Amino acid sequence: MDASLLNIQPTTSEPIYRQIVEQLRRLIAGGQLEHGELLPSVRDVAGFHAINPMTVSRAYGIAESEGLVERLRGKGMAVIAMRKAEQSESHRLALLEPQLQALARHANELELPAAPVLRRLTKLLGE
Amino acid sequence: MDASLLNIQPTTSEPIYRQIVEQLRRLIAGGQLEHGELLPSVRDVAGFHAINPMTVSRAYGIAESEGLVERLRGKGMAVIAMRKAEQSESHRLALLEPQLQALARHANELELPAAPVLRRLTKLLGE
DNA sequence: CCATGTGTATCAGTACAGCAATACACATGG
DNA sequence: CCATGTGTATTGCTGTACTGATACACATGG
Repeated sequence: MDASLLNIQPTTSEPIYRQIVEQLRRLIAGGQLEHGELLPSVRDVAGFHAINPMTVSRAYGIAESEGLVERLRGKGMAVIAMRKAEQSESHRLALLEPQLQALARHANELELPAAPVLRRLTKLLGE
Repeated sequence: MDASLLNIQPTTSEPIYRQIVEQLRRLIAGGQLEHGELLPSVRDVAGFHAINPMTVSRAYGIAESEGLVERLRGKGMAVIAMRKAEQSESHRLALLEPQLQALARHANELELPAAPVLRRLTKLLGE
């Protein structure tokens, strides 16, 4: 995996380390990071995105505590194989549930009908 | 408007005052708060949700600076009429754009096909 | 063995949300 | 006029979160 694959937005209020963890969770659940694959080193990621290595290390530590990756001393962080149940489509969809609910609530507050929202999302998903 | 209409989640990392501002923005854009309508007093909101009046005042101040409401001294905060362009469906949809883009990106990272995402959102929007 | 690569423990600085208490300015209504 | 209702400025304090600089432990490979 390359450090450039991580999408970091320093401007957001969302803390950097959490952005990394959540992105790793999705990339692993989606199978884009496979069993045994090494994550880019904390210094690589930090250098590429101009952030502090400790911030990346913090993210990696959380990912390890969640059982997403394991620490190979002297080599780096390796992706752990997921159980099949956690790769199912329904399980991956469940990871989006909070966002979907927030979106629905906001659309409701905006008095927006479902059609245009779905139309816009369809287009974005198709890219 | 009643203080109970505001949906506050103290657990989230999203600061309370910003939750209030964003909710007001949507409720006004959606027409659920009409021109001239008075917002609940800071003490009402603070009492109902067990938060500090100054936190609510801060949110109201930002809403005023954004031109959403105006201050009627001695009476409270009144909703300002929106320009028609800002009530259009496309304008309201634009307020959801960041969320929609984030959702599409996450679905992509999860390698989720469009269909189940749209199906789930359709159900949530229908409630 | 040692240079180089991992990750990380430690400590400190910065920022800010939130709370609390107080005092104030203004308008309304009895 | 004054009690009561608005919102707000001010000040201080506390807790917490995020980030960063430094130094360290460990494994690998020449």
